[in-house]
Amino acid sequence: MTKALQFTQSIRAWMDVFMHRSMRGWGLFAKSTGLSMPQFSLMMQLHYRGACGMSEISERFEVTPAAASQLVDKLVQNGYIVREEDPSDRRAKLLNLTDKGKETILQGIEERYRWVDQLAERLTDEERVQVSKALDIMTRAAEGLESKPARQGQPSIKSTYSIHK
Amino acid sequence: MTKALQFTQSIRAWMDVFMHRSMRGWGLFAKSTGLSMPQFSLMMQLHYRGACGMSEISERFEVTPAAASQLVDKLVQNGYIVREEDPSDRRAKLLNLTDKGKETILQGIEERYRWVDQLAERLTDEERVQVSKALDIMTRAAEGLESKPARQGQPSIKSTYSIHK
DNA sequence: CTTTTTAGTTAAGCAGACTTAAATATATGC
DNA sequence: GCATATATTTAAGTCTGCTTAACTAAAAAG
Repeated sequence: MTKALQFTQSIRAWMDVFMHRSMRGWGLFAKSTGLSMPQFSLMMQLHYRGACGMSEISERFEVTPAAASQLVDKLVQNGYIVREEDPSDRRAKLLNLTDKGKETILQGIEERYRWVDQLAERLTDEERVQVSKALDIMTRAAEGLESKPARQGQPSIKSTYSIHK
Repeated sequence: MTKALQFTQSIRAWMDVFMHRSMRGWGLFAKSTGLSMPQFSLMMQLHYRGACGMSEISERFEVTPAAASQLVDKLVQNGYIVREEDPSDRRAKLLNLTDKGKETILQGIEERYRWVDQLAERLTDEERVQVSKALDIMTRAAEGLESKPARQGQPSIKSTYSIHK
């Protein structure tokens, strides 16, 4: 029981530090590009999950199709994404990152990683190995958590980085 | 060098999973309470750093005093915080969480922790010990990173959870 | 005391992210 | 083929968060 408590405290301490930092980093980056959070999130989606249609965006972000369309519109106007016609369904559009868009989000991702890279530099080789193993354990456990409930027919969760109220 | 790479990959994988989850959790919670992100962040500040005046809020969040005042206003109207007069300076106000406010953010924090608690349940005792140690290493290293640059007279960073563009 | 800072508020106005409602174009079902 | 359903856009209007500018009140400086 003490071990469980110890674990809880360790992870909470880490979460506090980590969230604090990465939120700040992210915010600063978004600010520097002039992108809003929803805009950035939308681009992240396209990056991680590939091209998709409007309706998929509106479902994932849990907003109306109208909202999705408008959000996309701004990104298109600013040259971050393109709205192409879906060859298999001429009603639908296929959203894709432009080169500018790709570059921007890659930069954003780098930004988010930069801090932990600095952090890595402050560890000894031995510590790095230890931490690395531990994180792999956590990542595996997390992936298990994600997939488990889905199998039991519970409603699966759709949105990804949807933080916008 | 391979060890460094291994570490980098482990932490990046973890970050992706972790950010994904905790952002979602946070967003859902904020939605359920009806609080916006800046409002929630402001309350987090009061929780973690205690009562403070308007000017401090406006500095930490990097917004004008007017914006801070208006933000606070809504929270006061909704009964989350109180604006008391500072006895030592009658121009200044002291912002404090109400019981309702305290309860709400404690719930929010719990929400954020819930997922990792579930995660902990999926680990063996041995794994928990291992992870716990690793996270402590990281937390210490992170704290070192925070304080180091300050000593060298570089501009210190003020804002905490300021994500709002 | 009077002047000047400092702390905070109020008002007017803008932009972003939503919403609903109505419109358009294409697929699909019978 | 025609009615209906689907994918998306446009328009109008709301709410939030922010900004600047003007204002009040109290503290500090002289």
